[in-house]
Amino acid sequence: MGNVYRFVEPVVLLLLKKKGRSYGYDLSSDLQDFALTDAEIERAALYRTLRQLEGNGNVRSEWETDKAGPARRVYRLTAKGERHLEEWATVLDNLSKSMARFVKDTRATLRK
Amino acid sequence: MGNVYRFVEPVVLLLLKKKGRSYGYDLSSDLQDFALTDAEIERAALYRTLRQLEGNGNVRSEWETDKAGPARRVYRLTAKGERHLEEWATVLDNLSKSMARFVKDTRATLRK
DNA sequence: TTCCAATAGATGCAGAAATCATCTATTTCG
DNA sequence: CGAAATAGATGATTTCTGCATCTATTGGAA
Repeated sequence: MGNVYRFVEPVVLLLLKKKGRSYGYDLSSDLQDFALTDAEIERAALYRTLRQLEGNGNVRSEWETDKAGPARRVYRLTAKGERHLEEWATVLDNLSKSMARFVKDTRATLRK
Repeated sequence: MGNVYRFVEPVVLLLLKKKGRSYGYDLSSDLQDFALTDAEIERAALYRTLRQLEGNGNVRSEWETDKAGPARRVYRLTAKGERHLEEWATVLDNLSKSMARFVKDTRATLRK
């Protein structure tokens, strides 16, 4: 089960919406709490997802150098990214319902 | 979005449980009706999934040559396959619920 | 002051998986 | 006869994943 299956993208979008602005290393701590599966999300996958989201215009980033420690690439959602999150909500709502139906059907079938 | 994401495996397992016995070409017609997403499931993916399920001992197959038309590789569930379907039901039940929570959270967050 | 751990971002690469086209063969039907 | 439907399958290219590894900055322990 890969990263698509782990739904890294929508979780990152939601976290950014909640936090307003954040950066990879910070996101990686909260990621697991909001994840849709308990499979671990690697940091490598997170960084790649963030750059990919930026490539699609769903987030924007800038370097933050005024804080202590190594420089941080700070991201925030764009308007497009917010719409993208809404779309994800629709997709996942449908998927959730269709899975629930599948489970019900499966259990009924197995009981017979 | 690949075949894992399309959840081809559990759908095939359920169909075989419902039908008792079936073969690739026959399954491919019903597959779309039971699929968890409306992304098309290719026949190539179906055949590969079936052989893979057989490799894992979840289904067994034999050639059926007495019917009209080209020979058919007819599959049925093994006991292991039935347990595997139960496991899938558990996984998808959890996933469905965690998606529902995610959607609720997302919509509440977006509304603010 | 030296060195380790934590923070922060990222890439390289082998192997796995997905996509898309293509192939073979059998049978039915106009 | 030849086209279409049935049936199963593979080859090749691209993409994705998993794991290891790399660079750099800073705080704090020894």
